Amino acid sequence: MSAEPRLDALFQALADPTRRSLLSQLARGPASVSDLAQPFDMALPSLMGHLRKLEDAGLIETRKDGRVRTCAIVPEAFTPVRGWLDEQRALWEGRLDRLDDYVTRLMKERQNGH
Amino acid sequence: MSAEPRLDALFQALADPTRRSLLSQLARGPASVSDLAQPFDMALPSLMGHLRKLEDAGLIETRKDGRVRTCAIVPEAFTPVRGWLDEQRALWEGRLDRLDDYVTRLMKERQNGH
DNA sequence: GAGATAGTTAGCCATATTCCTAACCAAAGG
DNA sequence: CCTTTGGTTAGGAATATGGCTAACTATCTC
Repeated sequence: MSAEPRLDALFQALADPTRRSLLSQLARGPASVSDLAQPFDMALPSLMGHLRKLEDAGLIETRKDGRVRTCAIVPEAFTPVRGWLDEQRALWEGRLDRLDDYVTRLMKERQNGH
Repeated sequence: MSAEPRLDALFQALADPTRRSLLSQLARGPASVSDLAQPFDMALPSLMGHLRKLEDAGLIETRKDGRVRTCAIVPEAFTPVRGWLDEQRALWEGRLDRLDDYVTRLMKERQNGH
């Protein structure tokens, strides 16, 4: 199964400042929808929409207790994002390593050529 | 200056599979627009649009030589993305550390209470 | 200079996204 | 049982996004 759809959802969830703020709040600990809404000048259904998008991406999970819905971050859900970034870093660093190897060999050949 | 607009642009640039594929190609080394376009079944202006978005976000830079535009990745441009992820990890790990401290103190108090 | 190649610009279309208000539902408190 | 509180659903508006085609421009090759 390709990771692409998951990465789509993850990066798309992170592509909005409101959702990143929500995640930062939840990184400090679980919170109710009302608690999360307080710092924002936004209608509740709009904020609920953002939470829904984070949940659909798997970055948070929510639980209803009575009339209160509590949200919590899912730390391991960030792993594919970090993984993709690490892959890119490995790719360009590998390119630098190959260049370094090449230059090192070239220098030795020049020394041996004398 | 807030990092938010930069993070918006960065995450939005990464939120599309075509653009992530382009970045993976460029992580292997610079490439011309034509080279980059080959793996995609997409009209050239559409692909150019994606490259423009990556450039606007600062993730790539491009240079025109004659009729060929060459693109190259900008590795350091990913730093704010990693930084934000590290911040979130520090937040929830800090919460775990505080919990751990709390539990450790609670255990000691119980021992001393006897 | 004509033809080919690489890329650019403009305009359009369909879909997605973000936000709103209004109305409603479920659960708690008095 | 009524009121309050916390959240949910529905529908709409404005904007953004991702793709297309057509036409064009700039550069290279012969």
